[in-house]
Amino acid sequence: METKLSLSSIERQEELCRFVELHQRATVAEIAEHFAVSVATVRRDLESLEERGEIQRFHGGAMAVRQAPPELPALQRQNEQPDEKKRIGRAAADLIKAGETVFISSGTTALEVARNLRQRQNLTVITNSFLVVNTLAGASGIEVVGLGGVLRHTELSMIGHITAQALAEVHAHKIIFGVRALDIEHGLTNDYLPETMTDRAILAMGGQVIVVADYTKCDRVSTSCVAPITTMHTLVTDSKAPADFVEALKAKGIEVILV
Amino acid sequence: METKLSLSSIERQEELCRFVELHQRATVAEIAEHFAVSVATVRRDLESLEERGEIQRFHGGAMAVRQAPPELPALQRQNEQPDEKKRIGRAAADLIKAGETVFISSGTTALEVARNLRQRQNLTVITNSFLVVNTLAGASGIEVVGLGGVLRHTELSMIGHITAQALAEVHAHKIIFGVRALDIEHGLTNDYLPETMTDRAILAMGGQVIVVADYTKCDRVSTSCVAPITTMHTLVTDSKAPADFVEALKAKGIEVILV
DNA sequence: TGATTTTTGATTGAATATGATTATTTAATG
DNA sequence: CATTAAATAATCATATTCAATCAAAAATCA
Repeated sequence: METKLSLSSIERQEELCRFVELHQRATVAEIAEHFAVSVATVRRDLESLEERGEIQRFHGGAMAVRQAPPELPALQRQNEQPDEKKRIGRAAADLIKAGETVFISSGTTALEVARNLRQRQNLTVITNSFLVVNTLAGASGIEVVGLGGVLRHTELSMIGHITAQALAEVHAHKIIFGVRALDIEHGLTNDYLPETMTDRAILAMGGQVIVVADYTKCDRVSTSCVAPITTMHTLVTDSKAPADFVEALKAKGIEVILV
Repeated sequence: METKLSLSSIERQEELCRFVELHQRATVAEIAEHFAVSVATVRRDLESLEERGEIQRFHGGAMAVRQAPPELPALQRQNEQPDEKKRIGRAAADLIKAGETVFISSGTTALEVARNLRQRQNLTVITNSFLVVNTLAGASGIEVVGLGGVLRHTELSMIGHITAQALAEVHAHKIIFGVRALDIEHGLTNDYLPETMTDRAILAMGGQVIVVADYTKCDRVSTSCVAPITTMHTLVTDSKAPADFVEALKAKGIEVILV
């Protein structure tokens, strides 16, 4: 989380705005050090940001003009393997046809699928992830059904018995499911125990189970067992996934899409 | 995934657009190397892509355009009577004590109440408004229970039978309820018929009903009747509310808080 | 094939971004 | 209120990057 190399001025100004909002206030020197630029550049950036009303300058630095959106772990993870996630998201979205109902679970890779559905028409999306709702809010061609439940603050997902109950009311043709780890023997695993029952209820909904997971999740095991590996009908992953792992899945009749 | 041989200019521009979207940002040099063309060609491509609004250029390269989410009507209304709404929001939030469970409905005034609860501890907030969830996401002292349902895109609220069903599972000490209009004779009215059943289910949940509404909503009638005026136990409004209207409410035993 | 248009790559003056330098302004302290 | 230290704005120098121009190559068409 240190100095990022060679951002364009536009990018730097956006980051700078977020930096100030996150810290509420920051001195010119702090900003200059963080972005590894001169104080002159920082002042120029602050000037234009103030003109646009994005920040409030004071002698020696700047302060936020609005409250910082909290830096959620789920959004931080968005920056891990971003290319793989984007490719996986696009490929998984291509599996979804007009007129279908699709469930999208929480997790950053599943969120990437939702991003790729925004422009689509005649779709129903069911989700327990508020980030997915956020992404699809305003997507007029998509009917969005949110599941209720207790908000898990770190992931912005809904879990608990209210969620499970709401799941009984709906059905999806396809289930886009993000997991923390995938293993032939231990199946699909996640890292948060209270979510397990909700995850199982999702998978019990019926429909084609499409798991989205980048290569870092393949051949790994996490803490909480959600379902056996054969619950999954299709896996969308990237080409860095271990070849023998992919072969083992195919041997079990699971479709694997490499992107 | 390296240099592709002899793409036509149209093909290359499409690929280039995808390349930038995938990486979010790319320098001219990177693009030139990837497509094995000169930087001059890359710049020409970037120029036409920017004209079509497909990408965002900056000095040295280009980045993906992040489409700003369309300004939702609910967020536009945020700017109407902002001072009154803020005062009402603060006053209504003061009615809520630690340890309580409070329901917050959709609507911009109710959202303002949620804003004032962010720093509080030991509270449970139930809501069918996605904006409220957004506001309270990351508020670690608050347990947030979201109701599921079909997303109403314009208001970002959850409505429908899933919502009503989830409501049966919960109870709140206090209900912060935003309405479109208030009238002695016609009671609480809203402007969107499909939401009526959900609104009634919310009010049927029990607990103290606290209506938040600025002066522009008092002594007015909207299209869809939600409940009689006496359903409301407390009204938080501002001092511009018609005096005779306030008196009439008090005569009916309704507590009125003017801010 | 030959003529014409399109596309590409190189060259060069213009524009932009950044950092250093130096007055000027601001805020803090006695 | 005066002094002083620090921060700012203005100016300049420099290094990239960009856009305009032009010639060569490629594609298109008669």
